[in-house]
Amino acid sequence: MFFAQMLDHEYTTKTVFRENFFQDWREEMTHEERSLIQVLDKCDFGEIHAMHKAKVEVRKNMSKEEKLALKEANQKIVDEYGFCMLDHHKERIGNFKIEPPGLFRGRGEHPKQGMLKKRIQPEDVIINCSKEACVPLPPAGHRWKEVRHDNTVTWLASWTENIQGSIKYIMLNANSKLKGEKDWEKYEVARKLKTCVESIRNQYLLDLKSKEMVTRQRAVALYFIDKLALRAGNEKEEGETADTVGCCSLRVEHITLHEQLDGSDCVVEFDFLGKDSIRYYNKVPVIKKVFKNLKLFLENKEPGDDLFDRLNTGLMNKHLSSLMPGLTAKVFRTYNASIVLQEQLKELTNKSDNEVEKLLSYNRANRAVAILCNHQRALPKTFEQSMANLQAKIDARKEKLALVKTELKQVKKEAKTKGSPDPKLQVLVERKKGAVQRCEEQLLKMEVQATDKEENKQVALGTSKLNYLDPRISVAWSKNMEVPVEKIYNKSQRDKFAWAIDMTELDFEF
DNA sequence: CAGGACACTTAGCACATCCTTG
DNA sequence: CAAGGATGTGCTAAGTGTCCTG
Repeated sequence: MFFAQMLDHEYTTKTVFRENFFQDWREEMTHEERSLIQVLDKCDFGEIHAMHKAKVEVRKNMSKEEKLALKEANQKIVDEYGFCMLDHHKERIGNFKIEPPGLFRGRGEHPKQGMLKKRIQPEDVIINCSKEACVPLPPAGHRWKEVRHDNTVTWLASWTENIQGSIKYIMLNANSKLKGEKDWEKYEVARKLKTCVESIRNQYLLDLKSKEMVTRQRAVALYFIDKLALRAGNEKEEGETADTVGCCSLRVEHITLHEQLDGSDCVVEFDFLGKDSIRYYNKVPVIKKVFKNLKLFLENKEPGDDLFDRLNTGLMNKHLSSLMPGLTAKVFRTYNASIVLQEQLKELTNKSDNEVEKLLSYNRANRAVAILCNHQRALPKTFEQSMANLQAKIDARKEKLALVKTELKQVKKEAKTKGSPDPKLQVLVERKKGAVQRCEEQLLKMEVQATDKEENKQVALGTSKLNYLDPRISVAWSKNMEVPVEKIYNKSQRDKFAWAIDMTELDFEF
C-alpha cells in the first residue's frame, strides 16, 4: 500500500529508494511471501494504485454535508487533544498527533530513502507531565513506555523514530508563552551582537594574519558566516544522511578561486548543497587576505578534503562564546537578517507612498533577506500560466483605462460646448473622473503584483519572516508607515508575534 | 576531547481552505 | 456558483548547539 500509493512520484523510480523499500518490505513478509516475492520489478502494484486513486477521488467528491461532518469531527479531536495546561495557562500544542507509518522520503539524495517508517505504539512513547497532572490514558490494552515528570524540558511526549534513531517530540505551538519568550530572547541576543560586532570584525580581520593555522581558518570561516550568513556546518555521519555542508564542513570541491572574474578581483565561487539539499551558488569578491588564506588552505588537498581541516563548529562556538555570552554561529544569521531588513525598509519606503507601494517595498526588503539566507522554493508548477493570466488582466485593464479616459474627455467637451453649466453633466464628469482614478489604481496594483510575483518566483519569504526577522522591526515599520499589521502578518503570524505587536513602540531600533 | 544523546529551531513541500472572478 | 489561483496550515525532515560520558 505505502509503495503503491506513491507510484506517481518520481522517487519510486530511484534505485536507492526501490532497494531500501524492497529490503524492508521483505522483512515484513511471511516465509511463503518471501519465497514468492523476490524481485520488486516483477511486482505489479497497478490494482492497489488504482484502488488508492479511487479512494482519493471519493474523498474529493464528498458532499458538502459530509465534508462539514468531517471538519467537525477533526475539530473535536483538536479540542480534546490539541491543548495542554502549562503554569495554569491553557496552551495550544504544536504537533499533538503521532507520525503515521509510511515510506521514508528524505530530502536530496538520501541514502535511507524508501525505508519503512514504522507505526509507533504506545509502548514506544514517553509521557512527560507534572506529578500532579492526570496522566493521559494509553489506548486500551496498552501501556506507555514511561511516564516522567521532568520540568527542565518543554516536551510533553516523545518517541524514538526507527530510520535515524533520533527522538521526536510533542511540543507547544509557536503562539505559546513559552515559545514566545524564547523567541524574544533569541532576538535580544542578536541585538546584543549589534553592540560588539564591530570589535568582533576587527578581531577576525587581525586573526587572518595569525601564526596559528586554526586561528586563520577560524577567521576565514567567521568572515563567511558574517558576510554571507552561512550556517555553522556541523559534522554529519557519513552514509546516514544526504551529503550536505555548511561553513565549517565545506570541502575543497565546493569552492573555486578566481584571481579575476566579471571585473572583480579575488572572487570566491561557492557551489554546494546546504540544508535540505538546497543548492548554494554564489560568486563573491573577498578581501585579499581572505583570498590568500584560502589559497593556502587548498594547497596539497584533494577535492573531497575539508577546506577548514583544523576547524569544527565546536571550536568556532567556543571562541564566539568567549567574545560575547550567548554568541554562537547562528546568531550571525539572525543578526544580519534583521539588520538587512531594517536598513532596506529605511531605504525603500517613503511615508508618501501609497499602501500598495509600501507593501511592495516591504516584500522587497523581506526578499533581500531571503536571498541572503538562500531561502529558495521550487518554481510553482502553475507559475508561467498564472503570470500570463495576470498579464492578460493588465492588458485588459489598460484598454479599459484608455476607454474611460476618452469617455471623460467627451463628457468634458460636451459640458464645455453647452456653455451654461448643466448639473447633470457636471455629475457625469465627476463620475467619469472617479472611474479613471479607480482604473488607474487597479492597474497600478496589478502591475505591482506582477513585479512582486516575478521577483519572488524562486524565493521563499516565509522562512525568514518566521525565524530570522525581529518582528519588532516590522511592527514599528507598520506603525510608522500607517500600514495595518494585518497586511504583513496573517492570523497565525500575529499570534506567534503577539509579544512584539503588544510591546513595540514607534521608535524601536533593532 | 571525541562521540553520542538530547532538546530545540529552522526548513520546504503537499495539501486544505479561502477568495476572486467569470 | 463553480473553477482555479492565492494563501494558509500541517507535517516532518534537517539543521544547531549543549551536555554528558569515558
